[in-house]
Amino acid sequence: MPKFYLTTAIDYSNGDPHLGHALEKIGADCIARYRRLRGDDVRFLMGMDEHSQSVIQAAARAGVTPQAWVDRMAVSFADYWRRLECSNDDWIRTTEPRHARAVTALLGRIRARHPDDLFEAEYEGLYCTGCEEFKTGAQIVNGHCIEHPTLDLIPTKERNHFFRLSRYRDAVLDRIRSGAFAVEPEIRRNEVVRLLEAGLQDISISRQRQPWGIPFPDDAQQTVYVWFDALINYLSATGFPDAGYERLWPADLHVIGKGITRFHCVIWPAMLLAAELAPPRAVWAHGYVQWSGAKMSKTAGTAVTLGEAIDHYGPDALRYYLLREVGFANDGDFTWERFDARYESDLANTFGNLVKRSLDMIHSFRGGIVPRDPRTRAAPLEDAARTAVAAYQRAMDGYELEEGAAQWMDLAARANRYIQETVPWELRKAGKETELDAVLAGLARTVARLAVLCQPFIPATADAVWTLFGPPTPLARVRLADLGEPAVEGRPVAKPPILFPKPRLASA
RNA sequence: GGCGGCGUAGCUCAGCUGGUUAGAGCAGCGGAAUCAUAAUCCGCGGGUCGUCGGUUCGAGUCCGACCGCCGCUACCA
Repeated sequence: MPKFYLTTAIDYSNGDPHLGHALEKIGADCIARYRRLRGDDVRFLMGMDEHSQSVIQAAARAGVTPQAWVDRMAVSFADYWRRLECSNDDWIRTTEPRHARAVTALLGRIRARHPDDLFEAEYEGLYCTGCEEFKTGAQIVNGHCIEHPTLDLIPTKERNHFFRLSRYRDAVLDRIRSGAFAVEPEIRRNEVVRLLEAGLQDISISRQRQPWGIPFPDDAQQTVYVWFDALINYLSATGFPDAGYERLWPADLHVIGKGITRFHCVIWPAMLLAAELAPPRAVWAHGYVQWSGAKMSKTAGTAVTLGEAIDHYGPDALRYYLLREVGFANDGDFTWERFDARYESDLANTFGNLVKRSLDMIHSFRGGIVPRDPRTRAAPLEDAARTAVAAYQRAMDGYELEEGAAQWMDLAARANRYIQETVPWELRKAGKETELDAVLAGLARTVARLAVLCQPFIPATADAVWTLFGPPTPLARVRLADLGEPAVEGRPVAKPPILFPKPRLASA
């Protein structure tokens, strides 16, 4: 059973999560669930980035200590992710001892293997406390960082520890070009390649007068720069430096936002190479959720809160909408109109209705027992299912979640067409019982398969549908390989509920 | 400033190395059906393929310029 270690970016602890955060976690969770369905031994990590200047400020505003503040934020974030059905196996916070230990160990290892990769030098520049970065050029507009126009840039000059990033340009570039390190989608890879081709400067990796951070080894005056610290979380969670971390490392996939590719695709692999550790195998940089075409960021304020979006139709519907409509590669729009449209046409009318009408017919025509299918006739639905599952797998293997969701939905639509073509109620009237058995059994198999295919996207609904069949195997233990012959024939099936009710009709 | 991407039916988008009447989904209109959440199924899309030129027997599909968005990047007063 191949292992699959995937991670999401860890979030800053300075405000409530919004739809953009949610897209990333849901997408990563979808991938994690899909890999489990494939039979991989999945390890899925999420967590919080808690060492930053903004934490001190936010804590001060709230009148609490930084630790109390990050504790509160961690609970808030984790609660949202639970509501959104994230199936992470671990939850790391950069204030945990296991993380500090790993950061210290990694720096020690770099110093041991490549002593001159770490050196001291003077740095001078304008520092943005929002980004935790020094800013230059077009990143500064009207004297403020373009990402954080409400914050003042701090002129800073200090002696810091540096990492000889420039030395690793060729090594990182080679790995990206050869595919050993996959940066996706392609547009992000091209950007990173061009960045590398342009050359790299060495980077400062420590800060003075920044007590809220991990002490820099052998230098009590300094703490580890928050970005350098944060990236290491992926390694900390493997148990590094204790023996056994190699069971998880290297990460198979880092899921991140497109805004932090430089850190994950350039600096992070270079850090690992300097320590003679394997770089990650892949990074997927998703796009942003926009609000009617405009940027929606935590600093700029959001047009819709995550809580509102979840409460509108429930977690499953939001997951589906974000992954299908907004998408996991490019930027996409969140609008209530599109959300409503997807909910009704896809979830309610196509999938929900298919489940209901199929199983209701099994109740009306066969007393709630899925008939045995003699398989004496051609079965167009079986062919459609085989094709759809193959296309679904191709898409999901490439992290094309929109396409995977589309394949699932297309199969449901095909099954609806099948019902119109075969007209089961006419078969009933005409007394063509054998044919009716074949149709109803085929529909039951298809519904069962659809429940499995949508599990990465809408896990709660998938489980509810799967459970209707009173199956011997819980959905969590079902594998894609079992889809050829779902064990539903001859089994009693429960009365199907209305899966995605329309509030519009209930209130009318 | 450099590099790159996008601009195709009301909406979201497919259209690979140029070649029959430019496609899908949603919405809308008409019809069928009644197992089902008035759900489903069938039929209906004449859109200057951002603009203007060019290459070609032939261009959303290649080249150039321009317009409008957007991304990455640059020690630009």
